[in-house]
Amino acid sequence: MAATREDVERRAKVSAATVSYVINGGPRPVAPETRARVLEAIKELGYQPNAVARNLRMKRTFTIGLVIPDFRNPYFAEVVGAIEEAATEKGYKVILLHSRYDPVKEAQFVDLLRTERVEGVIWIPATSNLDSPKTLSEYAIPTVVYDRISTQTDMLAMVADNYNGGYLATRHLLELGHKRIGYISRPVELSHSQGRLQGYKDALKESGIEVETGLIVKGGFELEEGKQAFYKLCEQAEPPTAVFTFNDIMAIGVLRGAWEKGIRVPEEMSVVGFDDIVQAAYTCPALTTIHLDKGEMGRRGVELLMQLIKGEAPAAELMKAVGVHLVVRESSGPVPR
Amino acid sequence: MAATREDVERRAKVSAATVSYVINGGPRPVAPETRARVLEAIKELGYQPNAVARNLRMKRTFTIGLVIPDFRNPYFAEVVGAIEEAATEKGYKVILLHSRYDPVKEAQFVDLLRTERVEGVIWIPATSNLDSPKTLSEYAIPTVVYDRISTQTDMLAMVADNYNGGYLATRHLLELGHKRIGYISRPVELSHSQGRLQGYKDALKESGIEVETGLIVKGGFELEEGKQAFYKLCEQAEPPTAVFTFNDIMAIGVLRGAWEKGIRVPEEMSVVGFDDIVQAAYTCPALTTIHLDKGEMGRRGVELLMQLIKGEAPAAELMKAVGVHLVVRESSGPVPR
DNA sequence: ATGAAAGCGCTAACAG
DNA sequence: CTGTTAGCGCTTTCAT
Repeated sequence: MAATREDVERRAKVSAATVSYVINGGPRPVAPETRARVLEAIKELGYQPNAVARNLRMKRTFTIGLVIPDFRNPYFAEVVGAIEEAATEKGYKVILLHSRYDPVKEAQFVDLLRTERVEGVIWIPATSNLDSPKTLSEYAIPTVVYDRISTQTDMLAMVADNYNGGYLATRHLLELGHKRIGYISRPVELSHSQGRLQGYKDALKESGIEVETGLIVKGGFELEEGKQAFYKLCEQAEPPTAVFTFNDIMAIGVLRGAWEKGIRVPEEMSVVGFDDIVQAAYTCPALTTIHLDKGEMGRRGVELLMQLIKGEAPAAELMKAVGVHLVVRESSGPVPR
Repeated sequence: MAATREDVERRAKVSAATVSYVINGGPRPVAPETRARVLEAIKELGYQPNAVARNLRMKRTFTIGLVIPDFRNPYFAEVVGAIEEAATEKGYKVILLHSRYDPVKEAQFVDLLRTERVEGVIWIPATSNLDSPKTLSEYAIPTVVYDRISTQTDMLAMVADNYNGGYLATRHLLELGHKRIGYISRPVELSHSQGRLQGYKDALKESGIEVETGLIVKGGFELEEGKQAFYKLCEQAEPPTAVFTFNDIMAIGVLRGAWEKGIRVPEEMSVVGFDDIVQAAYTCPALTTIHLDKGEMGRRGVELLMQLIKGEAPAAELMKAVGVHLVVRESSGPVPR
């Protein structure tokens, strides 16, 4: 077994308290000479304090939980990275749990997180059902719901400025001179996609353009569904000259659909989409994309959680919707097959 | 504070041992009627055992560490997902650490993982420098190095069958009738890219085609570098008719370069690449791609680690190179810009 | 400036 | 079948 504090104690011929004071730099002072002896012993023994014992004694774990539907989605992967980084900076570890969009697993996480005595949790729900994070917070574990909240809830939540993203995307298309702009929506609306839709609608209204329900169609999560949604838009008496999609897979679907119809993008049609899932911006220069600033989201989420853990009232500006960028790509020619 | 075992004890009017036996289903039997009383008390109190105390007592943590260069890379994100899933199934939690390719951070992780008393670690090194994982394993923490090992090392390592991937890719191109096949390599070779290169060479030799050093050029990690590498290949007296790249970013770079030169892919030229970084297969149907089976890799890695933790000799077949697939995409027309 | 000792919440050996 | 008790390795109060 690894060396314990007692080994250090004996080797340096000091008491338990002294070792502790040296390691933790307090709360009481230690004579320089004694400190040197202790440090020496620690080094010789290759001693590392046992965090489990320390956690038990201090009744703290310095750990937060992070619940996420699926790492494989680059959107979430980026979020994980940002949160992990921010948490580490503040001296917290992260226990990672992924639900794979399974509410049953989510329910199990509640017990797990309680048992582990995590100090707080950032939870990206699998669906709009917030029962599990809610249960957790009822057990007095500070919990922040991230981004995909259902519209009505009394839970504390971080939200990206999806509304502004939708607005920016639509403004961009309007400025290019488009009057008929189609929107491909999420199959089942969550708050974030509703925000995007609302931004779209408001930008249109602001320009004095009426929102036509015929120009808003439901998409899905597969390329093919994006293509079909685009075809549906084309069935309009007067088809759109531009399309805005709630994510990048749909946008690529539109690109494919346009190609098959012989419509050239971006010369004859403009496409803008949120670049959430497959980093389409990287491979499809024809696309203009909207990016959420996951780094900022993550940092703010952790900041917010820390405040809750400390029992402080959450600062209002932390909860404000944040971080959205429109990236207009230079058209660099079609990617050949 | 949360209820403790003592609260349960009092409420159910039983001893500490009995509560423990009920919770853990042993090691001694409990009378059904007593058990019911305990369960009742647990429920009423909303009691969840404290894992910290349990871990201290049992001198176990049921936790493994996972060190990874960067989640944002979908390759790693998939690996994380697979490992997390496999570990959870076996009752382990995962502490996630990402180095962001920083060896200094990696060195810090050694202390952290020791302090946390993780039972084992799966480590994907940032560079070919294995000092940190090695140090860790010298401290008697079972450590498995994942995929990107330097060629000579005495550390236990999981490896994907990169060699076979390189071989498959090249065979595929040979079977399409190509004789002059270029290879764009990693800027600095690691074992996995060396394996890919060797597979390429052997496939050529097997077909009686000489390996030309002029057809092997160094790439980078950016599209532009892929394009430049392709241009370099084209400077050959007799340019290649097909290109194999060590990752998908390079492959896309080649597609761009070909497009700018007016070469149509795949009609006039074939491109095959490992689909590691940006899921190019999703957006570039012109590409034929090689996929590592990260799910299998992850599962085997965890399996191997569990054996080490139990002190068993690692089963040979767990360490065998695994999981590589060639995916030949149906050409579905160029993706419009 | 340092030592002694209590106790965090749990498991499991020991003793009925 | 159940109760009592000794720690696991640490932090920190109370002494000195």
